[in-house]
Amino acid sequence: MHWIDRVARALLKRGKKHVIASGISISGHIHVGHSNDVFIADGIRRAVEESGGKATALWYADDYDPMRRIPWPLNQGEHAERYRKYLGMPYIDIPSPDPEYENFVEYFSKSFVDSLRDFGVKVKVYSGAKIYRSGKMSRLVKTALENAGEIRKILNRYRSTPLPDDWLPYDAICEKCGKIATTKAFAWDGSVVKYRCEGCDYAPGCGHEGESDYTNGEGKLTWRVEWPARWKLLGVTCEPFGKDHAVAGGSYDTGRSIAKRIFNYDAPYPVPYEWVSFRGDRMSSSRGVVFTLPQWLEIAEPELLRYFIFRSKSMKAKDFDPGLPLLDLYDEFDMIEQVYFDRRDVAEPKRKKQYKRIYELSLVGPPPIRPVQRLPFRFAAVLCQVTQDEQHAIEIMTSKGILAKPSGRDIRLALIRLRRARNWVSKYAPERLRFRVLKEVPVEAVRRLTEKQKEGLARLADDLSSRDYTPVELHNRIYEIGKSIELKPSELFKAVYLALLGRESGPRVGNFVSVLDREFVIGRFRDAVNL
RNA sequence: GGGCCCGUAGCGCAGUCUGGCCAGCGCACCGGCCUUUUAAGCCGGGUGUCGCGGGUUCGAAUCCCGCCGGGCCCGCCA
Repeated sequence: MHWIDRVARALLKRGKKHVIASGISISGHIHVGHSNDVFIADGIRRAVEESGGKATALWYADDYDPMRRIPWPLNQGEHAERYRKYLGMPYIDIPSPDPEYENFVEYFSKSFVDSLRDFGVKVKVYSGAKIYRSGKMSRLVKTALENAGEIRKILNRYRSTPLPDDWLPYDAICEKCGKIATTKAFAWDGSVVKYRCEGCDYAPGCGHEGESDYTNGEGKLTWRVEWPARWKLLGVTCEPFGKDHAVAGGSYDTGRSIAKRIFNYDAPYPVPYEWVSFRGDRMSSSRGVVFTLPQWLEIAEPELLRYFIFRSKSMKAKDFDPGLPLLDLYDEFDMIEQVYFDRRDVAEPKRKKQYKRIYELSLVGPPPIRPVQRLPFRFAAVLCQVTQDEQHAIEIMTSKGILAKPSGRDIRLALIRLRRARNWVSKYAPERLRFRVLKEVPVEAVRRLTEKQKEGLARLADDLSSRDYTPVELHNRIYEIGKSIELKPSELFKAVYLALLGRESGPRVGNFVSVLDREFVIGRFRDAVNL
């Protein structure tokens, strides 16, 4: 059974209706590592619904948290200086570097939130700032303040230095300097919390002493208390979260105790997950080691990211590399798709079931009724470099048997892939996979051809003008010609590449040459010979 | 100091919850396809002390204990 279904089953044992929460701090660009969170939440939502339960998934922007570090790219150049003064302020109150966006939060989160739909993720979006400012959190804040002593005890169980006696689980926003990280609450009365703006290790305080009305969202609960309060507020029954929270004595542990003892609420079913690294490096929005959802869509189908997340267990570390390893991801996805449609067999029935389930979870929409035919991405990466013309590409795909009697949908999917392949080649493909069919004879390169190589090209040109060749036949011709004129096939391969690309290697000759215009190739070979 | 994950074929991994057709997948590799395959060839092939040592069991990659190696997270910010 897939782990998502196991979670769903555990949830359904507890009840029929579920709220699965996800969310993150808006500490910079939201990357595919963060998206793990929402994707898992949404996957569970789907699984619960499929098993007859009711479920909603939500995504909560922690946009009322303070900015602790200036994120990339604002930590570069002139921005860095300009943004320093916002350190310690709630993200929501920080301006956008780009006037196109309303503020910092929108600047960093809009494209992410907007992309979710493309990935088939259906979540209700919440903003922490809005919730606090609407007053919805007031009752819970009050409960927390009333029970500050009890909460302190719970937290102290895991602390080496106990919290001070006058500690309150509240972070006020300084009415004078606007910072939230710098204040220390020391008393409360009615609807206000008294604070002093003392500063913190990354932001200076202004020394102001004031009162913060928590019923208007002039401050927020401190994280370890806010989390359980939020569970209660939104009725959260399940939540995936990064392994940092999952640590013993971490915020989930304390959150569970606080939820139970203070808010009289059972903590949500936890689903801890591992991080996603990027080319072996930890993704980090502050350092700019990011790969975002829109970037993903430039080079790969949304299903592929879902597949990437759901193919292995949540606590399994994943590494994403948009270079060569992306090709394997494509191939694997195409493989399980064929398994899904029983067009490919898998030895173990158990595994086959697993593949089918992973495939379903990877889909953005309902499963297609008819089997899907895919243009292999590796081939798309060659094809897109041979022709820019989509009609021509379709002709090649159909006439060369790459797609057998494709449906309209197959063609549409192939064209989308072709466009993505084009982006991939230009942005992420290693140099050796890139080529350009030269419009003119590459004189320099062709001068290096030996007489034998020229003879080979001449023969090849004659053959091509005499009849049609399939890619395989063409490939075989290289060997046959080589043999008949005592030229090593590899030399003839090189000659072909030199004449067309001006270099010594390229895509498989049979496929490559057969997708090119025949007259063009013949002419090119003859020109090369006669040079 | 605490917590988690990983260790299965050359590489990347699934399988571990619920012990028994679980020794498997992809790529790579090897052999053959006319002593021909550079980047969609075709067919065939598993190349393995399931990290190590104990234990439980009729039976262990799977459960328990210990150890070794690699990685990550938390240490009071979230």
